[in-house]
Amino acid sequence: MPGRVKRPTIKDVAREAGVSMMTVSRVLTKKGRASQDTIDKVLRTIEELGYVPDLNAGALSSRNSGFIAVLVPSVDNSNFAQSVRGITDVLNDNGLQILLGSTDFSVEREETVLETILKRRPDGVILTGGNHTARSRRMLENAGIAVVETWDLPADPIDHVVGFSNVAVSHAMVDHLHERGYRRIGFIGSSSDSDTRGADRERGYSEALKKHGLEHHRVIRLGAPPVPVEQGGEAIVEMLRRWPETDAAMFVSDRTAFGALMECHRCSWPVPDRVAIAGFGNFDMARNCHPRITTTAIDCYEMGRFAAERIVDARARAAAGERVKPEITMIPYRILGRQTT
Amino acid sequence: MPGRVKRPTIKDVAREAGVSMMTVSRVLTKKGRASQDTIDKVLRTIEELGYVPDLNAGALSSRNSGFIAVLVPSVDNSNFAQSVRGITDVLNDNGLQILLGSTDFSVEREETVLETILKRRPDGVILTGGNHTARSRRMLENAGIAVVETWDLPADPIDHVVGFSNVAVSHAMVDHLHERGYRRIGFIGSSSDSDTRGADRERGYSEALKKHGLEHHRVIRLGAPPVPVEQGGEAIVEMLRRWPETDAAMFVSDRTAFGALMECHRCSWPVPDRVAIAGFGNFDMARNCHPRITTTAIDCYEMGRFAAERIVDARARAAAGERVKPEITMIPYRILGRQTT
DNA sequence: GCATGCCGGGTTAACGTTAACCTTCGGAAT
DNA sequence: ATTCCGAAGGTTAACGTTAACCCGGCATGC
Repeated sequence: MPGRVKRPTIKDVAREAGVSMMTVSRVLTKKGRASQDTIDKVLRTIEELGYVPDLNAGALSSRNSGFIAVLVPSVDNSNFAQSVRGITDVLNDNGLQILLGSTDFSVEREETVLETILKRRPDGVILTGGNHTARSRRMLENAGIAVVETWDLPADPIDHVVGFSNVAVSHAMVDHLHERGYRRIGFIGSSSDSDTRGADRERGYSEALKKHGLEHHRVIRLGAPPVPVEQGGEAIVEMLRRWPETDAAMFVSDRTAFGALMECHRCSWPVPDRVAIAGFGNFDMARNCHPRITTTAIDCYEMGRFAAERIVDARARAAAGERVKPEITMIPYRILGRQTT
Repeated sequence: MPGRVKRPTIKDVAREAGVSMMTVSRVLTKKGRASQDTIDKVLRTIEELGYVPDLNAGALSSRNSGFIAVLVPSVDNSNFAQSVRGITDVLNDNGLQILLGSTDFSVEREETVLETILKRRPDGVILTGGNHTARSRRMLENAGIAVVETWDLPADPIDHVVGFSNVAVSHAMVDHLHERGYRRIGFIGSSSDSDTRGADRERGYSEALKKHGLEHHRVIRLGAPPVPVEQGGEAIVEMLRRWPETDAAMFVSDRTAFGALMECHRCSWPVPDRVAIAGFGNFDMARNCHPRITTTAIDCYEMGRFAAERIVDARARAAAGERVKPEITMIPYRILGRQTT
C-alpha cells in the first residue's frame, strides 16, 4: 500500500490535452459534441496519466448516483443469489452499480440497512418481499426514487412489483399431490412471523386442503430462516411420529425437504412409498439428489432481470420528465413433478 | 414514485436548528465538540426535516468513500457467499459499505469489474484468488489503497493476504484417503486455466500421490466453473469406465462430489465400498446427504471477517499516518472424514 | 492579575464533476 | 450578401459535505 499519492483529476487531463474540463467530461460521458480528433487526444491523455474518473463526484454534480440498492434476506441462498445475478447483469449493461444489503430475514434489520443505504442516494431500490416497517415505507416514499418489491405480491405495493403469489404456489403443489393420490398431507414450514413468504405458503397449503375437503392440521413450524438442512430431517421424523398416517410432506424450502429425504434414507423409509416429499425453489440439491425431489421452480434469475429492467426503465422515464406509473409483473412458476411424489 | 422533490440538506438543518453547517456535520460524524444541548437540538431538527445525509458528498470532501470493493467469482456459491457475509458483518460494524462485484471465475472479467468499481474510489479492495491480469495489478497499485487477496496464497502478493494453500488442502485429502487404505485414487477437477484454485488442488493431488509412491494419471477435467452438479455424476461414470480399478475419487468441489454420489446411488454402486468419494468446501449438500461426504472444511465466514478486519485496520493506520506493512494470515482447514471414505 | 488551555462553535475553501448557458465559426439556405 | 443553424467547445456556478483554521469565553494555576 503506497503512500497517499495525488491522483490525477479531470483538470489534469484537460490541461494536458489542451482542452477544457467540460470537453473531457463530454468525451467520458459520451454525452456530447466532440470531434474525433479531440476524442482521440483526450482518450490518449487519460491513458497516459492513468486517470480514473471519480463517479461519486460526478454523481454529486449530476444528481444521479448510478447506484441501485438491492436488499435480500440473505446472500447465502441460491435463490436470492440468482436474483442478484440477474439484477447485476442488467445493471452492468446500463452502467449502474449494485449496492447490496442483507436483511437476515428481518423487517427491523431491513429498516436499518435501508437507512444506511439511502445515504448513498441510490437511484432505485429493489426489495425482497412485500412486508416492511412503517418507517421503511416512509423513508422510501420520501426518497422519491423507483422502488421494486420482488418475490411477493404485496396487497399494498409501494411502487412497482415483480413477483409471484406464494399462496398460489402452495396451492398448486397441493393440487399436484392430490392429483397423484395423496390425501394425508403435512406441511413443514418456518416460524411465520419473520418469514412472510413462508407464512403465505402455509396459508396456501391450508386453503388448498380446505378446497379439496381434506383435514389440515399436520403442520410443523421450524425456527426463523435460514432453517438448517438437518432440521428438515428432524421434522419429518417428528411428523411421522405425531401423525403416522401422513402420506405426503410439503416443505417450505428444498433445503429442509432435502434434509428430510436424506433422513428417510437413514431410517430406510422408502420415498415416496412411505411418505412423499415436496419442496420449493428447485435448488441444486433437490434437482440432483436421488430420488429427485418434486419442487416448485421460479426463474429467480429472470425475476432479478425484470426487477432491474423495471428500475432502468423508470429511471430513463424520470430523466425524460415522464411520470411513471407503477407496474406489476407476474413471474410464472412451475411445479416440477419428480420422483419423490 | 413521486416527482423529484427537493430534499433537505445539511444547510437546511443548520438554518432550522440555528447553528452552522459544521456543527451539524460534527454531530453527525461524532467527530467533534458539541454540547449535549446542541446535539439534541440538531438531532431533533434532523428528525423533523427527515434529513438524510449524503455520504457521497461527504466522501468527496473527506476523501474517504467508506466503500470497500469485494470481488468474488460468483455470489451463487455458498462458500463465497459466506465470505461475503463475514466481510459485510465486519464492515457494517465499522460504518463501511460493501461494493460487490462478481468476476465469473475469469481474470479478464475481474479486470473489467475492477476498473468499473475503482471509479467509486473504494478505500480498500478484497479480491478472491491470487491470479490477476497485469493491468489489474497496475490499477490496484496506482489506486494506493489497501488490498487483500483471499482464498489463496499468491507467490507474489499485491498487499495483504488472508488465505490458505489449495495445494496443501489436496495433499491432506490424499493423506486421508491413503490412511484409510485407498491406493487407486482419481481426481475430478475443472478446466485448469480459468480456475487456478482448482488447478492448485489438482497439483496437490499429483504431488501427494508421488509422495506416497502412487500412480497419478486418473484425472478428469470438467469445464470452467461453476461446474453443474450433474457433471459430477457423469464424471464418476466416466472415471470408472476408463479406470475401473479406481477405489477413491477426489473432487475439486462438494458440488460435483455430491452429483457423483447421487449417480452412484442410481447405478447401485455402494459408496465407499465400490468407490470412495471426497469433496471440498463442506457444503450443505455434502454435510447432510446420505452417506455424508468426506470433505475439506474452510471457515469461509471467518476468512471474510479476517479479510475485512485487515482492511479496517489498514485504513485506520493509514488515517493515522502510519505506514502499513503487508501481512499474511493463514486460514486453517480441516479434513472432515465422513461416511464416503 | 495574567498567561494558559480547552471547550464550543463559526468561516472559508476546497473535494471532482457536470448542468446550463455562452461563444465562435463554417457552411447552407434565402 | 445576409441570415440562420448546428457543431465544437469554453465559462461559470453549483452539487452537499468536511478539513483546516479561527475566535471568544470561561476555568485553572500561579
